[in-house]
This record gives sequence, C-alpha cells and structure tokens, in this order.
Amino acid sequence: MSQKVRVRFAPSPTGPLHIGGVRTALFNYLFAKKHGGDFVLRIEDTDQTRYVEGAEEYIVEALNWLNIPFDEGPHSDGGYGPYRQSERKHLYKQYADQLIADGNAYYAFDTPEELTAQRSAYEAEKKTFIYNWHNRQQLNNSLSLSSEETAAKLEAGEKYVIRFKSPENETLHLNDVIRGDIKIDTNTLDDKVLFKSDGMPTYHLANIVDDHLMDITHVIRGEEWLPSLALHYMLYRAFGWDAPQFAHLSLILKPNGKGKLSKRDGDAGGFPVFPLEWKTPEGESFAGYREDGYLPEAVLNMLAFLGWNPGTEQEIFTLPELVDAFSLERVNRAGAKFDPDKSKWFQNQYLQEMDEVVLATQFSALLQEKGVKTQLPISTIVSLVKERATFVSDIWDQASFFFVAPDSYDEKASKKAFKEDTPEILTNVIDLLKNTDDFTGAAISENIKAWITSQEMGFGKVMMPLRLALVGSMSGPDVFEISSLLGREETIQRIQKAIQTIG
RNA sequence: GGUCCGUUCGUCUAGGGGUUAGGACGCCAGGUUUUCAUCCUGGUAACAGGGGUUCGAUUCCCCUACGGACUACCA
Repeated sequence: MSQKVRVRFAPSPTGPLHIGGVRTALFNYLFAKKHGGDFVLRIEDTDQTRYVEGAEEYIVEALNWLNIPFDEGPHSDGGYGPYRQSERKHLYKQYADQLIADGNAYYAFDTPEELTAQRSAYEAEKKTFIYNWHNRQQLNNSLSLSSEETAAKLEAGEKYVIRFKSPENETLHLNDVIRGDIKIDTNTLDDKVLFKSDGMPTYHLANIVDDHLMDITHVIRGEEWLPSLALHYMLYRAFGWDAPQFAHLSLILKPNGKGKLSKRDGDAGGFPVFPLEWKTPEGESFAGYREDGYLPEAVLNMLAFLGWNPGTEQEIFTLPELVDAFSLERVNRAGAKFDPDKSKWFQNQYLQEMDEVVLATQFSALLQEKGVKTQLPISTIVSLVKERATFVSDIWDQASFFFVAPDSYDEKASKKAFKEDTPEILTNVIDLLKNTDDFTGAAISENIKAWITSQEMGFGKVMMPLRLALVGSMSGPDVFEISSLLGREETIQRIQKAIQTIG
C-alpha cells in the first residue's frame, strides 16, 4: 500500500468530549503520525436536534490544550473540505439515490408512530422488531408498494426515509485490525435508515460517503460502532468502493461498578471525565483535567496506557515517544476500568519533572490569586516542597504556613510536643536564634544542635515544639530551612506566639 | 430477549503449550528523614468454571458463567 495514511476523528457536537473520545483522538493521531499520515477532524452534526452550542469549540480547544494537532479540520482546509457534515448536506442525497437506483436501498413511508407501535407490540411478546427481509413486504415502503403508488406518494410530498436493503442469507466476513475476523449472518441485520425525512443523512451514510471522499484509509473508533460494521462494509460494497481498514477500540469503563464511563461518574468518584471544564446552559458544571491542575502531557500519557502498552516496562512517554512506540496491534481487546489513582500518579511524575522556573511562575500566579503578597523567595520554597506535591495547588497546601503564620495548632501534636518545660526551652531557642549571626539553615542547625547536645536533652523535646510553632502542625520540610526562609524576626515572633497560646 | 465483542493480581497490564506467571498503581511492613511527605528495600495478590486436543495447558478448540456494547428518522 503506497497510499498515504489518512485517519479522522469524527465527534458529534452534542456536548463536551469526554476522555474516551480524547483517547480515540489520541490513538488516531498516534497512528497517523507513526505512519507519516494526516489526522483529520470532522464534525458529525447531522442531527440538528442534538446540536449543542459551544461543543465544537470545546472539542477544538480540548485538542489544542492536549497538543493533539490535527492537519485538517473546519478551520484548516486540506483540500477535502468542508469538514462539517451540515455543510456537506448537498453531497449525500445523490449517493442515497444511487443506492436506490441500484436496488440496494428503498423508500420507506412508515411513520415513527407506526414503527413505535410495532416495536412495543413485539416487545410485549418478548420479541425484537427488526425491519428487514422478513417483514419488509408487510410494511409501508417502495418494495411492498407498486412503483405507481410509490411515485404517487413521492409526488404528493409524503415524508419518507431511505433504508438500506440488507441481503438475505449471506455470511459476511468482516475484518478488524484489533479483533481479527468477525462473521455476521445478514439475516440478523435490519434495514438501517440512511437518509432521514428531514433531508439529512444518518451517521451511517454520511460517514461512509465522507470517509470515501476524504480518502480515509483507517477508521479507528470506539467499540460502540462494532455492531454497525457489517452495514458499513455492505455500503462500501454497494458503492463499489474500497473499504478502509477498521480498528475498534475497547471502551473505558467506570472505576468501580459497571458500565462505560459516563459524564456523571466524575462527580461521584471525585475525578474529571472531561479534559476541560464544561458548563451546561442550565448552569450545571463538570470538572475538567485542565482546571483540576493536570498537565496535558500527564493526561495524554495516562490515556495512552488505557488499553494500550508498548510491551516494555517504560511507562513515562513524551508524545513523540508515543508516536514512535504506537501500534494498533498492541491495543487491548478488553475494556479498561478507569483508575483515578493511576492518573494522579502520572500527574505526580510529570510535576516532579517539571521545570522549576515554570513551576515557580505558576505558583506565584496562584499566590496572586489568593491575594498573598510576599518577599519570600518563591523558587526556593517551591523546590523545598514540590516533592510532596502532585498538583500546583498542593504546593500551597504544603507551603501556606510560609506566608500565613499559624493561628491555631494541631491539637494532638500540641499535647505531644508541649510539656511543662517547653516554654523555657523555646525561650532558650529564641536566645540562640538571636545569637546566630549568619541566619542560614546550616548555621541555625549547628547552633541549636550544639545546644541540645550540651543540655543532654532529647532532640524531640526541642524540634517538635519548634516545628509546631513555625508550621502549626507536625509536617513540612526541614525546620532549620523554614526558620532561615522565614527570617529571624518572624521565626522568633512565631515561637513567642506559640509559647503564649499553648504554653 | 436478540446480535456482536470480551475475561491474567483489587485496578492497568506483560507473557505464552513446559516460567518461581513479570511490571506498574493501590495496600501493608521495614529502612532513611529525630516530623510529615519523598526515597530505598521487601511483602500481599491473578490465569472465571467445565470439557476436550496434548506427554504436558493459563496459553489452542468447544461449552457454560460473568462482564460490556449495540438493538432510534442519535452519533
């Protein structure tokens, strides 16, 4: 195959893209770039009733944030445009007509109400209503009607849909790159609607026509499309077109419980299912990875490992490394439960590797947001606490005491650290601090440790209350480094306050 | 209900006819840090069940169970 690889990501703008969709986009992108091909974004907006304002913008913004650039799309025509199906509307009817002319499709005049009635009647008998070869002749369509009757109905402007005429008694052999051969008995298939009464094509028709017209070579999409694969194969055959290769990705499942991940699972589980925050017109909002403080690289890495792995023990991959290592053959067949803990782990890995200057800048922005004004050296503080942070916001949790003196003290720790002689000890420490000329962590440490040794005292007797006085709890980085950064005056003030408050 | 897809530690997975079934997340323990976190070391824990095929099956085949998707004039 010398043909250039072209893949497409074809979301429907019915709401925010969720991480399953993002993963589909990512795998398409990785596959395209691995083979030097093109990645196309196509907007599948054939259902006008489900169109959601802002959804397309959301999709583009999400892909931009994640750094999954597409080569062609609504705003970058690569010669195959337009890239919104609503703008390609005029193209589809002729293909539906061709199918009818060739005897592969037919007009159907059944109303939605009639079909619903049929379905419930079947359901009452615990049977499934399938519109196909076995009952076509009893239904209201151009196969059961005479050509005169059909022509009359069309002439009269009666509403109709165009249905695909599924063949009888045939075994189809489908191929999926990930799943291998799939056999389908066409008798179990129904005559899908290809063209709706509102003049728009359904997904099935538009999808095949566009993929063909856009020279798509590989269709990589979610597993929910697998049941439609037979139809799509038959459509390619009916048109006499070469079908692209298909790869159906397994679904991302709920972390606990059953079923595929859905938009409300995030609230329940405390993790985002969307790349970006999404606010519904009704005012409801859903968390996004970006707003929760995830790095896009971490999200991408995490998503790549959901249903795929390189076969080595390497887990941290840059995007170019992913491109290099990716192959559809290594994509898993089974669905993967989403693991919020593991995604936090990826984020932690990336935060630790982040450039400290960039990190300090981001933390400064956070301080500004919180209205904190400070003379303290931000980058030093960041490097001191970052190893215990997963998100930039964690740095605030770990370092806020630098900027805001504790006004209360952890109760348990107070009991443990403050004994009868503690005020006296701390008063001594204050004197030591006053006499430490060079107020560096090392110098303070040397002085205090020497004093403790000379007093033949346990270190804990001094260190614990000192920490409590400075931090307010028994956590944080080295006490002497904290003192040094806080400065002599502030350090002494905090100790005095603790003596008054607790002692 | 019907059609299709799937099933290795709790989770993500590697592996593949003969392995001590490997790694990661999580969890637990020990060490380091006289705090907490990090870090290091170790530990826990899996081939869904039943039939075949085979000298031998977790690996190949079949059945069952379980899980999932689809079953719209939605994508």
